[in-house]
Amino acid sequence: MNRTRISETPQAVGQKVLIKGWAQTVRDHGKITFIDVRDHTGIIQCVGVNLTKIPVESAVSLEGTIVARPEKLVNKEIVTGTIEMQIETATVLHAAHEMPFDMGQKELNLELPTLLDWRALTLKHSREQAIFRLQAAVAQGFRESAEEMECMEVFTPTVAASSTEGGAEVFKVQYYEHSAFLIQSPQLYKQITAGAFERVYVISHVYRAEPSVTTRHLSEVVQMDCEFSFLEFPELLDALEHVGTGMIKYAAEMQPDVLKLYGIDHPKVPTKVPRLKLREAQEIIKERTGRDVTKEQDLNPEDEREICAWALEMHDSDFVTITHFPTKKRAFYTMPDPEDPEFSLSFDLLFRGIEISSGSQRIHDYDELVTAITSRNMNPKDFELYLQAFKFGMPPEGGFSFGLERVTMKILELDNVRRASLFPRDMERVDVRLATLQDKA
RNA sequence: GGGGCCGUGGUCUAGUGGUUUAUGACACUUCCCUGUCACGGAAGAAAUCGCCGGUUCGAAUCCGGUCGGCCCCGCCA
Repeated sequence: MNRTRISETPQAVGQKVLIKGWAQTVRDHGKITFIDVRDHTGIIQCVGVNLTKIPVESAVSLEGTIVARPEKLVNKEIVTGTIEMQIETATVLHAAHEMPFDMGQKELNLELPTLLDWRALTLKHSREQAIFRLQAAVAQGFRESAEEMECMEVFTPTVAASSTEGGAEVFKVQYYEHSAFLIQSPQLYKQITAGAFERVYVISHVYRAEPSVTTRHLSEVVQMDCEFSFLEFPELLDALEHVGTGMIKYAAEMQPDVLKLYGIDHPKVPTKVPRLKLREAQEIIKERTGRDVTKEQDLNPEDEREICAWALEMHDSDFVTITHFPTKKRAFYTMPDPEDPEFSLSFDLLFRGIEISSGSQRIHDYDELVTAITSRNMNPKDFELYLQAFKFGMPPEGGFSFGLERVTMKILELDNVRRASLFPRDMERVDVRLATLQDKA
């Protein structure tokens, strides 16, 4: 018999079907037993008489007849609540071991280390799964939006011969007889490919060895990048806002049930995302709070929350774009503003109080780029392949990137970015807590 | 890198102005239950209160150290 998806069972009333899935909860009433069976499409209640014991979360295969429930037994909480399966044959494909904690609750009430120590199990919980269904939709939304902007997907390496952008801390790896580094960003490769394919996007893993232990930092993240040739600064901001809002809007529209489960309102996407220069944003913060941040080189997390509150009040927008950060605070390839070189043609996109994207117009002149590299005490020799791109007709170009986990975290208002990563890596954990390992380096 | 806080059965917790049989819930085991849907009822097992040392007649509780964890700032996605 062909397997029927659980989402299809309401259309199969009166029919004998085969379903496969996991026994999410088992309610044993003596002779009669109710099993809520979950597959990747949904949940259905199955009823059996004199069943052998089925441990919770066991993989099961059930044959039986789909029947309509009497009016008073309908469960309005679940999609399949008007029907149920009367079990004729129950087969346990794999009996689950005893749960280390209660998996049957609506929410897993676990501390973060416990949640991650038991990741293979906790990922089976519907509320955890919802996070990653949304995340998949965010990535898909990014692809759709980038392709609307005529970008082509490219696949770039994560091992590089030199540390890509200098300054920040990188992971060093042994590479045959040499040292190599895990990339902090696909930046240099996407610029090279943008010089060839004109418009590109990349979804890449990136690695940061910074000793940051916060609720929004990971050592390995998925970064989603775009890079555009022949775009000037204002068009670049248009592209940023198109992709940034389009991606989040897409995810929200594709996964409304996830937003509902987490009690999250749909994102407010304005027709025009408000744009402020850093100094303008700082003036607004000063007016609103009295805190004088107008001399600061960047917005701190409190400032980001404040300027987002302003955007929501004044523009009914969950998004705000901040531009013109100080040149010396940005990466070497960032183009200084010709009208005021102290500041750069750089930008951040903020969403609900947090930075979800950074980018800039790039320096596309070879000599200027070499000067920028040397002025930061880096060696142009380490950028040989990259610089090659700027010798052969590199047009004005720029781009931006998003952190997938951080976007996911912020859409669902999760309290820690680790919850938005299937297998988070940080200073203390790679799958298991590093402190539990014997081979301390 | 700087600062703040927390470690109690498998899990999540109460108790931290010194005297308890160390609280409760869920999970687990046994029994009862043919309409539950986070099923219900009865009973049971399960914690030397992270570890080491100190103060005291007496420490889960106070002090010191140590290990583990969480949060904030810096930096960033």
